[in-house]
Amino acid sequence: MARRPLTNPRKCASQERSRATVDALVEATARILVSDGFDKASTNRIAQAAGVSIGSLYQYYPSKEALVVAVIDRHNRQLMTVVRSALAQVAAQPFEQGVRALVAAAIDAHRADPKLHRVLAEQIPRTGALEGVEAFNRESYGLIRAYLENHRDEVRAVDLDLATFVCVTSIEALTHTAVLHRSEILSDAAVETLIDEASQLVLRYLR
Amino acid sequence: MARRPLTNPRKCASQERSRATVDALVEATARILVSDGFDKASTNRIAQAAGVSIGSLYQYYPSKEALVVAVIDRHNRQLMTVVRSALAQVAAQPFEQGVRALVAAAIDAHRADPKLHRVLAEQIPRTGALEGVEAFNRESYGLIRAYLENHRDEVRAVDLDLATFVCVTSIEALTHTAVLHRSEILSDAAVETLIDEASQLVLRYLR
DNA sequence: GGACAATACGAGCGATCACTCGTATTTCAT
DNA sequence: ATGAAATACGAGTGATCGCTCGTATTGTCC
Repeated sequence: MARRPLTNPRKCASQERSRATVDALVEATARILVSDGFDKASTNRIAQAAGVSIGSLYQYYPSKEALVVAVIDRHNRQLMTVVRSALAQVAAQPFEQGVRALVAAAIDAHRADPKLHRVLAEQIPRTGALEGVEAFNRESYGLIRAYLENHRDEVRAVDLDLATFVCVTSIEALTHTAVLHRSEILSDAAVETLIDEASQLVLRYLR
Repeated sequence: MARRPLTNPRKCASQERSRATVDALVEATARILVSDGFDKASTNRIAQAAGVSIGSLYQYYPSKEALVVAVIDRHNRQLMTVVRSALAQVAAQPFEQGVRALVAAAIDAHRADPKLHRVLAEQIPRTGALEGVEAFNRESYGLIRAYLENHRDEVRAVDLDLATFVCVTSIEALTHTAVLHRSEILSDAAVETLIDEASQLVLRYLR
């Protein structure tokens, strides 16, 4: 009676060869998701794209969903690295300059792999098993909230939770939408303007 | 060599009986989309939920996609009605009051059927056939831009296209995210605060 | 070089999918 | 009342899906 479609990898690869197989699978999953979308990303096709047999795929991942979770985890880890390093670089800067740098970092993070970002954001079914995403959201949300708290004196009196929600959601949506539906905005010239406007949005709101 | 999955209805229902069938199909499609999601919404299941045979379904809609498009069209028509009437009511009001009313209308529109809104926004594959959605976006975007243009004198010097993009995207994201992931914000008491903050975000940005 | 574990393989199973088509029933103009 | 058009029906088709399992190959240790 065990629930079938677990989302954890099935076994850890101990030899070099199998680690390469696992990497190829995750890599191929990301590639297929980008080129064909979630629905068309069958396990058979993923295995084929990875140059791996369908049997080997199921040795390491118990379900299609588990593979997608692996891709999401990898992607989120990369994003968190960007967020963390941006916050570290910005900690000592004045508020206005810092916010601008954070906005720029958010846009850059989206530009890294926009197509993958799009699929993960738009096409992955929202099953209960995607707790990793929630954890990611909570973590970055917490980091931004802490940043605002450090600059409490430069911010007007507002509920910090609500303000964090407003800022994070707005900036995320602006960068997201710009990258996905307004690629003309992201020419190296125009992107500066977008950063200006998004920074203004947040700064004017906060003080 | 004709392309198969057209998205237009197949024939128009001329008798009362068949009009009821078509209505039942669209209605059932929406219901199944909400309860089971896009992937699990098979045509067989939709037909069953509508109390209609699978054969009759294909008499009126040539594909699953066509049914989904019908649901989207209906939903968008309802939303446009809300947007239009809100803009009409607001035309004569002062800018600050008007913006607040528009923000409130946006939140209300999302609250009407949040689950359907979520499925349409998150789970429907972005095929080229969904031009109706693009048209809807362009239309509401144009209406808001015109509203801002009418209040040109109360807005600081900015590129109006860019400003419209920033405002529409931010408010849409705030209402969308609040409805889908932060339902606690939408208690009748807290929703006033959200409207306040969202209005402030836009107003402070614009002037 | 032999033995045993780790890894890789892929044909094939049962389920489900979108969709067709031949047939039965209802509506309506006459 | 009648016949043709409109409507409704649902078993069945071929394709694809996620996934299993028995077998072949490779790596490791003695």
